[in-house]
Amino acid sequence: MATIYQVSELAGVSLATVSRVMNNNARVSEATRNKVLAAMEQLGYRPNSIAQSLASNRSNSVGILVSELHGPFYGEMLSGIENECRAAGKHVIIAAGHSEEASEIDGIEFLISRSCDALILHVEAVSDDYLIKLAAGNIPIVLINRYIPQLADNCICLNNELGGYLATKQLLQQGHRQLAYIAGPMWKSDAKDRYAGHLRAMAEYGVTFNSALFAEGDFQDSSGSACMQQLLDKKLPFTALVCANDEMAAGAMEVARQHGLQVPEQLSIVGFDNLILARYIHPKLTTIDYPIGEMGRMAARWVLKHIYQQQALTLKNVFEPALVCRESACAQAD
Amino acid sequence: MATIYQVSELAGVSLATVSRVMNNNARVSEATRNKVLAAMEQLGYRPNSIAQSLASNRSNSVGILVSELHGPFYGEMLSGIENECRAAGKHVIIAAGHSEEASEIDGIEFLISRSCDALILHVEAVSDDYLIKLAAGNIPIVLINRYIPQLADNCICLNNELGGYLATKQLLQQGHRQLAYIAGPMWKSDAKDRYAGHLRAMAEYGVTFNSALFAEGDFQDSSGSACMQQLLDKKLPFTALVCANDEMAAGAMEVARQHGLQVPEQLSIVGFDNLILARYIHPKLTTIDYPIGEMGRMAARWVLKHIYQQQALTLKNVFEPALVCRESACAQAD
DNA sequence: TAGTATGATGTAAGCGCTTTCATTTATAGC
DNA sequence: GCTATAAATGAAAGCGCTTACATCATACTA
Repeated sequence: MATIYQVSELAGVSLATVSRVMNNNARVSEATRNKVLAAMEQLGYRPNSIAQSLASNRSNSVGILVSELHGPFYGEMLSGIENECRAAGKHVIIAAGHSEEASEIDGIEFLISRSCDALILHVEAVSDDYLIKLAAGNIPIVLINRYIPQLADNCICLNNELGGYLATKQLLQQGHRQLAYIAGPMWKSDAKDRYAGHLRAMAEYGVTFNSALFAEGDFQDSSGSACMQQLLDKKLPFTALVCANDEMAAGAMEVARQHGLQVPEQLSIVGFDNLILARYIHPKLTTIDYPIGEMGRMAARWVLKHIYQQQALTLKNVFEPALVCRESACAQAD
Repeated sequence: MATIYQVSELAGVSLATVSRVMNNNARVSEATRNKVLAAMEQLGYRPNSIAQSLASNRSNSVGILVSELHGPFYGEMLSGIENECRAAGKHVIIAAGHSEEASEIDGIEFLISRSCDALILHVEAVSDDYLIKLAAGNIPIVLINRYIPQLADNCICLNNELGGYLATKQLLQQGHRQLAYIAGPMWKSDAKDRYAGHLRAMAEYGVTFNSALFAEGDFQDSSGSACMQQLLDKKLPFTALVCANDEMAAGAMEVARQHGLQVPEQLSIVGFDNLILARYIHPKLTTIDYPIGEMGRMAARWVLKHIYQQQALTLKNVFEPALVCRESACAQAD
């Protein structure tokens, strides 16, 4: 592999000049620049990014921590981030945190030890305090799907409350008055916010919330099934069900089917997230779109702007969810 | 951030000694080692991986190229790779190739420019020649889901032919004799191999293949729908359908349903890949399991063994698919 | 025409490590 | 006790870049 030294020799200039044309920041005359470029071309020169990093104290890499690498949600997010970073010539180092505190901290330290210039984090288990302390260190962080007031500017969030509201409102508008709700784990802020939105819509339509029609799952499809079963066992009537995410909705739908309930004729269901699976299950799931790919892209832009001086970019911290009407919810018959 | 120099000073030893304890390869006396360790602890020393890389000419990072970051398939694969690498303290740099030649080459060059110690590639568009040339260079590569005879040792593959065979055999055993086939794009070797397996099973059972019941899709669900429509339009009877992947199976099933066909009673369907969606669609899809996570893990092990001297690991190049019986295929009635 | 900006280029000192080679110190053999 | 050998440690030269600073040549200014 050719080094900058050989390029400088072939071009008949100094190392510094070669470096300058590489970073085309300093003023180099057109003639010199062309000589250097030609020499690079001829030698098939490729800058050594490691050496660049060491000398410039900048690794041009951004660390990403997600809960899992598999699963539709994170894939979409990673995809958004990678796209944006790659286009800017930055690379992306990825670690998984498995929604578990020790593992998340471990992942973050791993990324730090790889000298990332910034971290994009989708963490769930780690405490606010930890993150505040982390942010106070010398490596900038941006948080996806987590809101911490002290770090507001570093948070890219979805308005989950609005999502919960929209999902519920849709059913209410369709005439449903007996709604059941399957929540996510209530220690997670998104689960809590979605639920809050649900309550707001209910209140707005003047329908009283029946706590017997509430069940708390864990965002997995199996818990959707389990919760649905619980709900059904109570023998209380309800014509619509809002689930705090699509996977639980899928699980719930399965159980509904087993009980001979027609969806949506006898039971309308709405999910949340708009995962790919929402289009595959039958009937196709009406849900709330979570623009996670967009949000990943935005997190990357945040980094490009704040760390890599791409001033031109405009940022946005909170995203709005939108209702996606498909087939799993319909107007209440009577 | 503390540097090795400060550690050496505090411990009262030379740089070289500190470096030795870090890499615990050279012989350092117990007493000295402890002094150094204590100094590191006290200073909160963290090695600078960039400097290590530059000096040792090893980046401790492995580059991964997948077609897409989103989608269930690649997520599983990345997950397997990341797990294995992270446990070994190596990091993972990811790029997407979008199944497009220029983009794949671009991605590979990007990874090379980041001085990865090895590349794990899931490429589709790039030519065998290109890969052979690449492998001849000084950065080792391992190929997932692609077999090139000259590079046999670097290929981690699924026995796609066997998968196609198993899928078809299952239907044949269930008594079906009129089978339709929706293939993947036939320029892709996996699509071709799966189809070959299909033919072998057919031949083995002495049923003649009817080319009118063959359609070629592109592995997307929409093409599954389109192919199914084509097949149906021919008005030829068939009681079973094998699809070269799950997504096309899902698309086909949708169309079958629209035509009032009961699955599996009137039409048995089997897919291939065993994506998560196979469990979400209804009826749950009988399919062929593609152990892509395991294969990713194996690719990582290949790298650990060959590049990072972890001799103890045992490797495996070709994986066997397995039939997963669910609900979308059943015995032929008459 | 000397005096001074200004732009273009070169010099050289690091960045924080690894690693070769030399040196020192301990251990053993006689 | 003295040499031969091995083990532990140190000195110093890079790895391939970036960048502050120095230098040199022009182009202006007055």
